[in-house]
Formats: sequence, C-alpha cells, structure tokens
Amino acid sequence: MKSGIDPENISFLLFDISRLMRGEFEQRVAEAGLGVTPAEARVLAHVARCQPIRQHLLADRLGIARMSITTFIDRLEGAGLLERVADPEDRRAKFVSLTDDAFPIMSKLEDIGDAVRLAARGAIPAEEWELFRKTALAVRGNLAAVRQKVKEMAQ
Amino acid sequence: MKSGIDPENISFLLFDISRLMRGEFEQRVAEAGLGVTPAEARVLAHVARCQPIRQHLLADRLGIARMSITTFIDRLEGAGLLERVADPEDRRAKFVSLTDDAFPIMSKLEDIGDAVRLAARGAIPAEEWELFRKTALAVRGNLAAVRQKVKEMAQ
DNA sequence: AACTGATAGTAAGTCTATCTTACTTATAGG
DNA sequence: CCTATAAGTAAGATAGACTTACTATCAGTT
Repeated sequence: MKSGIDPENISFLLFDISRLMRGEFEQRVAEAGLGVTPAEARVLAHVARCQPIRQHLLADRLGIARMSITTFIDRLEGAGLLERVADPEDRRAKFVSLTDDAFPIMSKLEDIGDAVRLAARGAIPAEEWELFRKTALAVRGNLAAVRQKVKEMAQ
Repeated sequence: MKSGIDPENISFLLFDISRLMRGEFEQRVAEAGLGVTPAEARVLAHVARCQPIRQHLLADRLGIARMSITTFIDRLEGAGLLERVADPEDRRAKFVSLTDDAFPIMSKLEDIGDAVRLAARGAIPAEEWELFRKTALAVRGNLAAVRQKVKEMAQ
C-alpha cells in the first residue's frame, strides 16, 4: 500500500482548480459570444498594462516562449483586438498595443472573470481569501525563481 | 484606463502556478527517463486508491469526460502500467487496475512530486502552507459544485 | 419474449496552450 | 567589415482536454 501518491495533494488540487476555472470562463465567454480564451485574455490584460510593449518583453512578462507569444498575437491581431507596430528605432522589433475595439470586449471579459472568481470563492471569508492570494503570489515567485536558476545554469 | 483586468489576479496566478509546476515535473520526469506526464500520474494515483475501478467511475472521480479517460488508459495500458479487466457481471464494463510494473515507477514519481512541491513551497511557513491547501480544497469544491449545478440544469 | 430506454466504453475529429529547432533579418561591438 | 547576438517567425510536435456519434449491453415494461 506504500505506493501512495496522494491524489488530493496541492499540485493536483491547483491543477483541478485551474482547469475548472478555465472551463467556467470559457463557457460563459462562449455564451456571451466573445471569442476569447482565458490565455488570450491574460495576454490582453498584460498588454493593457504595458502598452506599447515589445513582443519578447511581453513573452518574458507572461513567462512563455517567444514563439508562443507570436501565435497569440497572430490570433488576437486577426480578431482585431491587438495591433503590431514596427519600432522605428530597431527594425527587427515590433510594438504591440490594444486597438480601440479591444476595450468594450475587455470590459465584458472583466465581468466574466469577476463572476468566475466569485463562484470560486463561495463562502470563503475575506481574510482567508486574501491570504490565499498572497500565498499563491509567493508560490509563483518560488517556482519562477527555480526556473530562472535552471535557465542560468544552462548558459 | 478603466479597462484594467488585473494581470495578477488569483485566476491568472493559479494558472501560472499550475503551468510552472507542470513544467518542473515534466522536466524532472524526462531527466529520470520515466515517460509519464503529470496528468497521467494523477490517473495512476487515483487508480492506486480505488482499484479495481470501473472506467466511468474513475472519470467522475477525476472530473473529466469518459472519452478523456479512455485515452489516458490507452496510453498507460500501452506503457504497461495499467490493465483493463472485463467485469464478469456486466459485459459492457471494464475494471482498471495497476500492474506490478507500475509500483516502482510510482514511487519515483512520488519523489519527484515531493521535490516539486518543496520547491513551490520555498520558505512559506507550515501553518500558512497548510491553510493554502485547505483553502484550495474549498475552492475546488465550490467550482465543482457550480459545474454540477449547470449539468443538472441541462437535464 | 420483445421493445424501449439508459449505460459503458470507443472512434473520430477538434481545440488550446504550450514547446523546440531552425531560419531570416537586423543590430552592435570590436 | 566581421561576428556575435537579438527579434521575430515558420514548421512541426505534444499534452490534455472536449464533443458527437456509434456499438454493445443491460434492465425494466409491456
């Protein structure tokens, strides 16, 4: 009986939560007729914060590979929510920013995101919820640091 | 400026953590030469708990669709870690259980999982960590309940 | 016994979110 | 001016799901 990986350990739990949240979000987005996935919304949210921003900096911020950001931007540009503008000072580089069409959609996405988080929170008291978020932030920091270390070793 | 989806909100945070944990796990598993993904490990962990178990009950337990469990079991059976046994009392049904070969691999997977969780935890104190897990459990319960409600409505 | 409806599992095909490897073009520093 | 590095992309792969439609079987009702 000692081969017991705990099927309710924190890794699986967080994996489940992420999947369930994503499912909820996607379903509501589909019902509302907006064609944006959670990961795309995440990209939009970061662009909204830092625009205009170069693609590779955006990728770093999101913690994904450059090629992955290219794909996201392709889709979002195709949907008319983002635009690429050449950087006049470096002809290799491009700036990414939101189009005017993005704003109303983002506002609806925000509402949906709020609703999903409300459902996730349920009856959890404010204090515990805030601590949950704070711990999650620390955990992400820990994992990002580990990955960074491995990357540096590789060089 | 009011189109601000918070790019550090709890949804995105949990999404990031899940992705980073998965990446860490996969890399270590690859280095160790075991060919098992985190989601497959999750299936194995549940089978270890409830074996022998019918496929659709396993799917319910994992919170995934029946077709998805079929695919996982196909792969794990192909790798020699699981086996399907016909249920003599219901010729439609099959029981799933671990093979003997699965146990040594699961023990290595357990070690890797522990190491990843240790990295994720970093210097977070035991009390806070335990509360984090407890809250995560409640959150998953909330989200599962919402989904269950929607499913019942659909009938 | 025969009909009808539900259930267990699967085949086929689709989708998102990633990755890696290899390439093009451009810049920047000796 | 050469070389190393950087920004972005093309191509292809992978995991982890989903849906819809099908087959085989079971169980309850005429």
